[in-house]
Amino acid sequence: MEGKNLISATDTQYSNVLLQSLNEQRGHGLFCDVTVIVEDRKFRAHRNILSASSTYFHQLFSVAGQVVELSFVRAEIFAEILNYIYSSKIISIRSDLLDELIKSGQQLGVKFIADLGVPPSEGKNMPSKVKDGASETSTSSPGQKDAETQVPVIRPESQEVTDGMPVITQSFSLHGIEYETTKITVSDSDDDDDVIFCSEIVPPKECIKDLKAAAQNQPSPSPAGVSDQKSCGSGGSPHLTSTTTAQKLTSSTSQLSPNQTQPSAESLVSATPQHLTPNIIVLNKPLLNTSLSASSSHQTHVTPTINLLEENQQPSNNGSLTEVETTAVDDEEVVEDDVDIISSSSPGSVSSSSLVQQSSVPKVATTEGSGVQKKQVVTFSQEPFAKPGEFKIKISDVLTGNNKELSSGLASKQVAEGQKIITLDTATEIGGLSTGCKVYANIGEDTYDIVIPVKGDSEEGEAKLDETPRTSGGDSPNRKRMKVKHDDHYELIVDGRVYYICIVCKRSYACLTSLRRHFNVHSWEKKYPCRYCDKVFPLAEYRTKHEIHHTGERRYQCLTCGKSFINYQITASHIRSVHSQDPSGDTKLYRLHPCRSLQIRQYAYITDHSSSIPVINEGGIVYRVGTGKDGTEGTTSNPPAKQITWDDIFIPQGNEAIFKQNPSEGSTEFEFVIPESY
DNA sequence: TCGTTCCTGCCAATTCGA
DNA sequence: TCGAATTGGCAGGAACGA
Repeated sequence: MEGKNLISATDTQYSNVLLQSLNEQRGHGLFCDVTVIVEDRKFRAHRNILSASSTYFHQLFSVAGQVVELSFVRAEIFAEILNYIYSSKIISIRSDLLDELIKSGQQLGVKFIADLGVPPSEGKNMPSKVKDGASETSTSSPGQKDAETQVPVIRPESQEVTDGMPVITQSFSLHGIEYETTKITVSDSDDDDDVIFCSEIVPPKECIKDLKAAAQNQPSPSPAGVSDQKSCGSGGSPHLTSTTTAQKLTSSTSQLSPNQTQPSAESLVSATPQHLTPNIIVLNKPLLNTSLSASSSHQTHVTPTINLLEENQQPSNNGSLTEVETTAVDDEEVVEDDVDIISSSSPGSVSSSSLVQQSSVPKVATTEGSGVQKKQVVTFSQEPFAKPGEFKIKISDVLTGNNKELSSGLASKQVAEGQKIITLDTATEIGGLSTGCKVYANIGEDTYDIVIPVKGDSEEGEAKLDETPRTSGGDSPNRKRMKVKHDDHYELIVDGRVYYICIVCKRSYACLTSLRRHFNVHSWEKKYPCRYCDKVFPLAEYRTKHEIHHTGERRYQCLTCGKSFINYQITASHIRSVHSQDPSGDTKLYRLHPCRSLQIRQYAYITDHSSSIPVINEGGIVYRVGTGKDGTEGTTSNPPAKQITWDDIFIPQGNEAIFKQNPSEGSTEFEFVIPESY
């Protein structure tokens, strides 16, 4: 029976080769499906890799879109973490950055990095040792299966290692030797237009304390009360403190890594008691919609919510599903719809921030009749055990059942277009909608119909994103303006009037153009740098108004006294205070002269700061002055090196424009430059 | 209080694509 | 060529900081 022997073979190098290959792909931007914005740097990566390595990303990507922004970590640190994720190595990081690295690793739920700060005494089963500085890998005993639970310790290279102090297991190794690290600043030159800023996931600061308390198993009353919610919701910005999320994510590290056993209770990252395991709840809390109040402590709500979720989770789920996933997975039909919606809206781009916020509200699905799904919402409101149905989302497939929505003509239209309609029974859920959703308010009693676009839907003139991957070679100076799909809003229709809601800060706009303009504040997809100093603005108008202060041009002239002012505000103030008149009245009390110094229209062009800058004096003579870095910014007092005329300035736009790679910050973003237009 | 910046509806000019 | 989309300016109020 020799031929029937079972033969097993293991490619021990496979994992390394695979990781290396992935890292190379990252370096070339191949198959990268997510952009992580940290400070002003963009990191392209693979969602699967990040989610597998980071509990934070694991949770985040279940709801987030193609672009996420991290505000709690510095780009330099994140680059190191990303390098580790793609190489399993931390290469010669500066000692002064170690603490920050560890902290960021904890926040991001990168276990290895997070565990770097755990004293060896707190780890269990740590028989390994490391040799000074340049670490080495010591193989744990063959029978030791929980090597992953061991805690690495980094010590100064100069420090002698004593027995039992540093711990290196087979699950990781520390290399003090110089390593040819590939600090990949992922090029976004080829996909800059592919980037869709779907969300800005910034956990609320007020949740930090709660999370830390939870992580430390300190059942102190949560300070996150109404005031906290105010801070969350005020300003309309659902910023969520990353620390919060990270802490919570960190606490669920083990659950997110099936191949990893639960670290020891003493482990810093795993310090969160198991009973809290708030990988769902605690994560969702910072993602909570700002419209929801979270006055009560987290723990108060953790337990019931977890129970509810567990009851409804599929056995196959690893328990790390976000509430959004849970919501979506509850019902096959609904799941399918949601998936379709998401994928169709923009491939790989879940209407993130809205969903993220939606995720803040854990939901429990219960099947209700055929074709209709009712989901109970468990919130963090003052009443953790809300009345059944108090926060209820009734999801119905209008094609198969519940035709209530058909009563709306608009809804009917959407139905005819193959769209799905979801009826919310509470306004608080509106904030958790996917982008592109249309919300019809005042339909029925206190209900809101949401029409979610499905495949092929192109509403409101939203241009479809060019899904074809573009290579960097596609960027040419003559490239056309790319039409992008904007997952930046959903629509609220009240009494027939459409309001466009920013998915990030929930601001409402009557004009979609206003929202588009506003959204750049979040995305910074376009930058408007001042041509006289280093300031950069998200809106062209901001820059223009700012530059007026450099040029000193006074365009507003009081018709009463003839005095000139640089802006409307000063002019109006002058008219009110000096002439005791209302500048906003029907009578025109001031005159606005044409702008002489900034008549060239530009579209989000980044200027070449290295070039000299013309400044126009009162007589219209233009001087070139320094960029301001040398202290000569924006004043005509600077001796003119060369006088040019208006004809020299007003170069016809078009062919002179070039794309220039921005060398700063390692960014490979190609920016539009008109070198000599100013 | 004042100056500056931010915000947003509205509008016109420009650009793009069918 | 024309309609749609994009872009930026303007008005006027609000917020913020010195």
